Amino acid sequence: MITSTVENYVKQIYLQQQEDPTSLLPMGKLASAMKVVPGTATAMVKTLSDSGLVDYEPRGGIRLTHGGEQLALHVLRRHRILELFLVDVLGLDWSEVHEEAETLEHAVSDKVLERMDKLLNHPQVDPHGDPIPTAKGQIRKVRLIPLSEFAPDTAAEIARVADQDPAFLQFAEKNGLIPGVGLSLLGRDVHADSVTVRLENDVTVTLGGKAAEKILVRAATE
Amino acid sequence: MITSTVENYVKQIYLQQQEDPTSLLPMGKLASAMKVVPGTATAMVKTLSDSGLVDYEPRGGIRLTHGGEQLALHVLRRHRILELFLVDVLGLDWSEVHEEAETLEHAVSDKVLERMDKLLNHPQVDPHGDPIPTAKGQIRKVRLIPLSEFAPDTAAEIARVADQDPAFLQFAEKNGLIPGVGLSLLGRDVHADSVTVRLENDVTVTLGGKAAEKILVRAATE
DNA sequence: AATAGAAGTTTGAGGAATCAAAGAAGGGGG
DNA sequence: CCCCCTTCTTTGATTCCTCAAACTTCTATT
Ligand SMILES: [Mn+2]
Ligand SMILES: [Mn+2]
Ligand SMILES: [Mn+2]
Ligand SMILES: [Mn+2]
Repeated sequence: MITSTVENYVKQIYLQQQEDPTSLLPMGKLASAMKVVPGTATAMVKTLSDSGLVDYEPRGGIRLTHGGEQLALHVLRRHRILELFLVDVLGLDWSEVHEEAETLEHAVSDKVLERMDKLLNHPQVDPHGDPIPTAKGQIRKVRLIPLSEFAPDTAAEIARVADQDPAFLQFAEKNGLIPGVGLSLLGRDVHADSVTVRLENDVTVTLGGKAAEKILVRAATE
Repeated sequence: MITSTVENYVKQIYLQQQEDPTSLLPMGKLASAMKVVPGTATAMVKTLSDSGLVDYEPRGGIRLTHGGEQLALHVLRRHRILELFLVDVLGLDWSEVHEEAETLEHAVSDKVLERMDKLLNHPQVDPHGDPIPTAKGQIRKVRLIPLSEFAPDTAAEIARVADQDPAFLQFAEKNGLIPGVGLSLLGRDVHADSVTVRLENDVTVTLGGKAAEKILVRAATE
């Protein structure tokens, strides 16, 4: 049986793998992402391997099989549709839906999920701008540029806010840093580790490098 | 921690207790309702007793404490609001929502639940006519009369369909036996174990005693 | 009263997920 | 080239929920 623990591990392996798609994911990375001790991760990975969801090289690392990746994308689809549903239909704040979706993603049936998808008009992205995999396990991988690496004097639009921490999301919202908002980069100060942008409503915001990395933009499409 | 297993047991104890509120609920009844062997029920009831959710008399039976009853009502509220939400907002059929709600009732937070409640305009009953407990644990106990005991030649209205079996619910729907529908009793045949009713759309339906027991009516309020 | 049967309890065991702590591997720095 | 430190694996235990099967208690019926 696919327990919700298995779903959580597989989803996390997928997300961690995205960070560095070329090499095997080390045990330690997985263990800390899952907030378990390394021994627990080793034990769990063995059962995932027995179920054919990951390829496991002892002392080398792990990688999702095709089946594992399909499962991960399915869980991710549930998670992201739920987040959007909670925001758009039930009116929750975008800063609090991640936690809710973390539980609900294991409880909604496909039938319910597809009803939500329909009601939301088959959305492409969740409230944070993360792409929603299709029911068939397709995911659109768009190349986005972190604000920290963005070229000055170019019109751009916020596409994604890559952090689920409610406190950061509340900060972002308060400062108008939400997907769909247009902006242009005013300047960058390497020594100060900062970037300054002007939003479409003419408000100016300065962010440190850490924060600027989490705001992903795309060249404005006008 | 209150696991979903505990929630399911407590809810089931509450429902079984309603069938015969005067006496203690015997272990065997609980075990078969939960579809576990008697030993499992005994073990679980001990932990419920340790948590202060039930009073347990070995070899006598069990009864919910006040705390246990509050928990049961809370779970029941989640279950029934979810059922209504699934029917009214997502458009699922009333015959299939019980199963869905059985899982979701353990996954939705109070915050999400109260948003659903608001969106549904603080409903009093679920799609099957079962009363929805309030957030404070109040439940309206209405005296309803099973069709099998109803007096002839009186106008009445279907208030509840007391069965969750999808097949029965589909049958009921097909025959117009759903909450809110008016009817009058045409006749009863004790030897045939049957009752015949005329619905408000002038269709006539004959039910055996078993089925007639599940259709609960109230005197028409005109 | 004696006892057969039903109902309930106990015991022993197993699967899932976890942790603590001990042990093994192996890749640099000396 | 070796040993040391980090990373990983193994082992032994625990909690939760479950079953099978043996055992106990109580009731009812002769
Ligand atoms: Mn999320
Ligand atoms: Mn989750
Ligand atoms: Mn139900
Ligand atoms: Mn349930």
